[in-house]
Amino acid sequence: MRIINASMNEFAQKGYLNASTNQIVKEAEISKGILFHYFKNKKELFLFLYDFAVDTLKEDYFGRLDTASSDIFERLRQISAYKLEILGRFPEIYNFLMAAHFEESGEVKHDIQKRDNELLQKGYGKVYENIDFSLFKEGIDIKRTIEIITWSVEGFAIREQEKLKHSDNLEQDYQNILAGFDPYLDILKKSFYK
Amino acid sequence: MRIINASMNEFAQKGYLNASTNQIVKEAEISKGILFHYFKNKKELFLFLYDFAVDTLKEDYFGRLDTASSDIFERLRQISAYKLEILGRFPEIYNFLMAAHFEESGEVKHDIQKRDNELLQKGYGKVYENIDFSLFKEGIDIKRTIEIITWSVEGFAIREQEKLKHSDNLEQDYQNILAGFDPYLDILKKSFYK
Amino acid sequence: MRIINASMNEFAQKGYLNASTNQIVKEAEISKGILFHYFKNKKELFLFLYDFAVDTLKEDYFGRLDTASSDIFERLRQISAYKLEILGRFPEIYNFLMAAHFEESGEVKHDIQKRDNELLQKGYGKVYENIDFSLFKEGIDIKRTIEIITWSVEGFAIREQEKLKHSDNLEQDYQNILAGFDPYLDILKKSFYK
Amino acid sequence: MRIINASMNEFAQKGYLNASTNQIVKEAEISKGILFHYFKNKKELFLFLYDFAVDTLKEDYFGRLDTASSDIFERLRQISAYKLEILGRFPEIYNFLMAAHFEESGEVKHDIQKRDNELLQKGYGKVYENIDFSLFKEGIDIKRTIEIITWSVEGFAIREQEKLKHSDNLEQDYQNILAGFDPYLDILKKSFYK
DNA sequence: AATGAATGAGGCTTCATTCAT
DNA sequence: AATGAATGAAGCCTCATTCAT
Repeated sequence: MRIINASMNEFAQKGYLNASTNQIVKEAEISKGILFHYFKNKKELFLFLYDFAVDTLKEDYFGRLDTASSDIFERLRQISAYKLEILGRFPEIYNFLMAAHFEESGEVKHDIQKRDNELLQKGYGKVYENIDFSLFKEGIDIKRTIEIITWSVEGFAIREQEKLKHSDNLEQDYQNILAGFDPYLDILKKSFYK
Repeated sequence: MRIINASMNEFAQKGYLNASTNQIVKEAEISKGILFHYFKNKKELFLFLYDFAVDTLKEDYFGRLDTASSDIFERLRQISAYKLEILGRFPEIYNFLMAAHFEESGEVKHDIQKRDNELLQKGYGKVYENIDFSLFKEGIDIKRTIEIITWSVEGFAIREQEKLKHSDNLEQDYQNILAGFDPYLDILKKSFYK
Repeated sequence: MRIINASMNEFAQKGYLNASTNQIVKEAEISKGILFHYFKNKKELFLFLYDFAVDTLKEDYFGRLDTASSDIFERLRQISAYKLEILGRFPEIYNFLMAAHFEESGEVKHDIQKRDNELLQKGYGKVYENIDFSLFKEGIDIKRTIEIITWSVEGFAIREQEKLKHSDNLEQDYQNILAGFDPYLDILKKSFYK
Repeated sequence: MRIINASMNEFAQKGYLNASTNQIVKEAEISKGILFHYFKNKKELFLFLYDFAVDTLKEDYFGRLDTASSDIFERLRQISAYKLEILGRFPEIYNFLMAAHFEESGEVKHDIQKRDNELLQKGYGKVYENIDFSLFKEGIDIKRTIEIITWSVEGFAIREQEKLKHSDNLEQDYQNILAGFDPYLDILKKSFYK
C-alpha cells in the first residue's frame, strides 16, 4: 500500500513528531482525507506501522531462531546473518523499526516501549535460550559476561549499520560485514570459553 | 545567560525541530526580537549552544585525562568517574550534548556530526593515549579488543543512564553506578590481560 | 428508522452546522453512501427531519386542541399538559424541534422560519380559537392582555424546561411543573377576568 | 480595534462554533498569526469579547439604574429606554452579548453562564431594588406577580427586537417601540396595582 | 439498496523569522 | 540593546459530498 510505504519512509527519516502528514500524502499521492479515513490520527498510523513492521519481521526472524546452535557465539553469528538478510529484504521496515525503537517523542514513546519490551523479552529470551553455559570458563561471572558479549555485538552492529547508510552495493557489503564480525567473536570466544 | 539556559533545556527536551523559539523566549523571559538579534536563526543558536557546551566541558573533561594511569581499565574507570561528576555538575549541558549528538534533524545533523567527529577523534585519541598495551595477553588482536572494551563501557553507560532519568537521589546513584562498574572491568581485565 | 433517530439527536445536540454527517452515519451504523442516497445533502436531511417531526406531533398536539374549553386559562392549562406529555413521549422529537426553531445557521434559517411561521400561525390560531372573551373585564385591551398571558406562559415554560434538562425523574417532575403552573394562572385569572 | 469588531460580528452572526477564525482575519484584514498572538485560542478570544462587551455596557446600563423610581412600572420603562439606547449606540456589542448569552456550544457555555449568572443576579438585583411593593393590590402573590411582569417585558422585548433586525430607520423605530410599550405597562399596572 | 474509498477545502493553531519603533 | 506586532506557511485533523462497485 502506498500509504504504508510513504509513511514508513517519512517516519524513519524524520521521527514521529517531525514527520509531516502533508509530506506523506504528497509522497503517497493520495488525498489528505483518505489518510485520516484509514487512520484516526498520526499516532494511530505510527503505531499501526509499528505493529505491521513487527508482524512482517516476526516470522523471518524469530521463526528461525529455534534451531540455532547451543554455542552462544555460533548463535550470535546466525542471528546477525538473519538480521542482515532482513535488512536486505525489507530495508524500509527495518529502518522504520529502528527509528521507532529510538523514538523519543513523549506522545508515542510509552506505547512503543510497551510493545518493545514485550518484543525484546521474547527476542532476547529466545536468543539466550538453551545456551550451553558449561562452555564458559570456570568461575567466570556468566551473567555479566553475557552482557559484555551483548554490548559488543550491539556496538559492532551499530557501527556497521552506520556504514551501510551510504552503501551502493548492499549485497557485497553484507558479506563483508559478516566476515568482519568473526574476528570479534573469536576474541570473545578465546577469552571467555574454556 | 537566560537565553542559553532556556534554549538548552528546550533543545534537550524536544530536539532541534520541535524546540520552539516561542517557548524559549517565554522561558527566558526575553523578547522575540532580542533572540534573533543575537542569533541569526534557530540553527545558529543551536550550533552556538553546541560549541558553548563543548567548550564548557572540554576543560573539565579532557583537561583531566592527561595525568591518567596507563592501565586502560584504570583509565576507563577514571573517565567514567569524570563523566558522572560532570553529569552531576552540569546536567543541562550534558543532556543537551547527548541530545545534540543523537539529533536526527537533517538541518543540523551534518554540522553536528562534523563537530562530533572532531571531538570524538580528539576525545578517543586522548582516552587511548599512552596506554600500556604490553599488559594485554600475547597474540591478542589489540585493536579489536579495545573496540570490544569500548563497546562494553558504552553499553554499560547507556543502560545506567537510562536508570538515572527517574532517579531522585543522584549523588547516591552515581556512587552505585561506579561501584557497579567494577565487576565488568574485572571480567574484561582477567580475560584480556596477561 | 435509525437514520432519523441518529440525525435528530445529532442536530438537537450540536445545531445544524456543527452536526456531523460522519457522526450520524456512525451512530446510525449505516454507510456514508446510503445517507446521501436518501437525502441529497445535509440541508435536505435537516428539513426532512423538521417536517417529519412536525407531522409526528401534529396529531398528538393540534388534534386534541379542538375540544378544549373556551376558558382561555383552562385551555392553556390543557395545552401545557399536552406539551408536557409530548415532551415525555417523544423527547428527541421535541428537543429537535426546539433546536430547529432556534437554529441560527443562515443556510437553513430561512426555510425553518417559513415553516415555523405557518405552524405558529396555525397553532396559535387554534389556541385562541373559540375563546370566550366575554369573561374578561370590561374595557380591558383584550388583544394585548392575551399577549401578556402568552408571554407569561412562555416564560414559565422556558424556565421549567431548563430545570428538566438535569432531571432524573421526569414523570414526577412533569406533575410538579403542572402543579406549579396553577398559581400563575390564578393570578392572571383574578387580574384579567371579571 | 479591527479584531474586536470583526470577531464580534462573526460570533454574533454564527455563534461560537461556527464562527471561523479565517473569516475573522479576512474581515479584519489581519494575518492569521497576529490573531493568535493576541488571543491564545478561539475560546479566549470569545471570552475576552464577552468581558469587553460587559465592561463597555456596564456603566451605561447599571450605572443609571440607581436613581430610578420606586414604582416598578416606571422603572421598567426606564430600563427599557436605556436598553434601547444602548442597542442604538452599540448595536454590535449588544447583538454579540445576546448571542453569547444564548450560546449553546459546550466549550464556552459553562464559562459564559458563570459570568452571566453573576451579571444577571447583579442586574436583576438592581432592577428590583427598592421597589415599593405597597402599591400592589392587597393579598396578591407579589413574587409570582413580579415574575409575570418580567416575562411580559421580556416577551415584548424579544418580539420587538426581532422586528428591529430588518429596520432601516433605527432611531425612529426606537421611539415607536417605547411608545408601543406603554399600553402593556398600563394593563399590568391597572391589573396588579391597587 | 448499500458500501466505504476518495476528495480537497476548510477547521484551529504553532511556527520561525522580520521589522518598525 | 530591546520590544512585540506582524506575517503567512505549515502543522494535524474534520468536513460534506461523490462515485465506482
